[in-house]
Amino acid sequence: MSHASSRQRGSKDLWLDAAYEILVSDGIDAVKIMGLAKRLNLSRTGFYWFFADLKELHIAMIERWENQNTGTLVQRCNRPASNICEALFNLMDCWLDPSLFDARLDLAIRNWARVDDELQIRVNDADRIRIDTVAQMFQRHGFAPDQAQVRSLTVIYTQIGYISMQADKTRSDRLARVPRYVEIFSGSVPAQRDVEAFLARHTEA
Amino acid sequence: MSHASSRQRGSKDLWLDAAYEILVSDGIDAVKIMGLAKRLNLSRTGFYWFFADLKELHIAMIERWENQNTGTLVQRCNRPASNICEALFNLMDCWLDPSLFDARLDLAIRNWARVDDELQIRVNDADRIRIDTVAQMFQRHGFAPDQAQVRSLTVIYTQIGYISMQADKTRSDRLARVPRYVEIFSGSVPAQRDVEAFLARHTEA
DNA sequence: GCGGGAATTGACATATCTGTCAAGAGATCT
DNA sequence: AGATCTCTTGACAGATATGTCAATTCCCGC
Repeated sequence: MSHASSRQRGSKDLWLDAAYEILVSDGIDAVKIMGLAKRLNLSRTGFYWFFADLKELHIAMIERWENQNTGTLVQRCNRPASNICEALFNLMDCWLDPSLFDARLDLAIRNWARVDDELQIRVNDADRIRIDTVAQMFQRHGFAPDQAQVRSLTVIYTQIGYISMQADKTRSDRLARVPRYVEIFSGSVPAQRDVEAFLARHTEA
Repeated sequence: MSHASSRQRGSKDLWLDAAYEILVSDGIDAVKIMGLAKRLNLSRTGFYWFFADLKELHIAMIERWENQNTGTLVQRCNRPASNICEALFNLMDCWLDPSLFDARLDLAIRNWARVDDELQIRVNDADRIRIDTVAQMFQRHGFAPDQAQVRSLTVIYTQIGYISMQADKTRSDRLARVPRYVEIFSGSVPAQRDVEAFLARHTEA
């Protein structure tokens, strides 16, 4: 167990955290032991005390992502909701709360997967799960299977597209737009009550 | 002018084409002079006859992208159409015809831009143009400005999301789904006539 | 205070990639 | 045939990266 005694300066998590920061901001090709060491003010070779090699660091990073983003998304979709718009608002929480869904990490992992076949398989699995989960949500609210499928794709693709374009409006702009998205995704105007509930839970300072 | 005499084996375009292939399949970090030379069966240093350095190759690649994808998309949006669904079908042609819009290149450029600030600015400019163009298209067909804006975002984000997820259904699956997307984007069921026109122009062998 | 395990380090070996340069090969014109 | 322009090449230098290893430091229990 790492009881982080004052003596030790490095640790597995320290290297891992630094690796994540670089992955998210500069992509996997920028995750280099040399750079991490410089950033942590540690000697480069100390890395090998905690990891066998770069590959082992990569594996640790992938596992951390897997045990995070998709899980939360599925959870959100399975929350009880009395209509499709309310259900969509529940899902949209992920767009606004980084603790629910780390969008930048998701994007970085996707970009990485494009050049790593093994990882691509895992990403595809995650995508299948996400798409099916959202489609089932539409079906529970009365959409026919093929309708539910395309609407699910629209929701998921829009999210990925949004992340990857990062038009970076202010948080309030983004928030204000969510009800419009819900209207497009569901094909019906959300009830005032549901809109208010959504806005309320994202306005608490 | 390069009149490609039989003697010369290399050429600017030869290196550039190879660079594109690598960019699209493995990302910008894989575009290395050494690798290109090996692939072309040329000596690595011959590269420097055509380009001053790697940076110059990068600039040439970016210019080629700029003079291509966004232009076509804008053109498609400005085609005459008698209703929003028909207009959307015109735009959707880009999704199915690689000669109109090179989706994989677009994605590769976007990933590259994440680690190249100068390029990111140019990508942002292109995105702004695309979003505005699509929004104006919605407005021409009677949508209020804010409605048009969110619907445009949905269309653009969905496209980017689709590209970047590459769920890689068969072409016919993709084709069959387009009318559903149009229904979601427009909020109304497309006329049978418009659906048929769209399917017809993508079915000629 | 001292022995031993945990963590850190610098020196070394090796690989990959960029860029420079002078020499060389080939077609073409005179 | 010889000059010349175009393209190609191998040798060299230098930067950056990974990974190994033996030596060292530092704390903790004894």
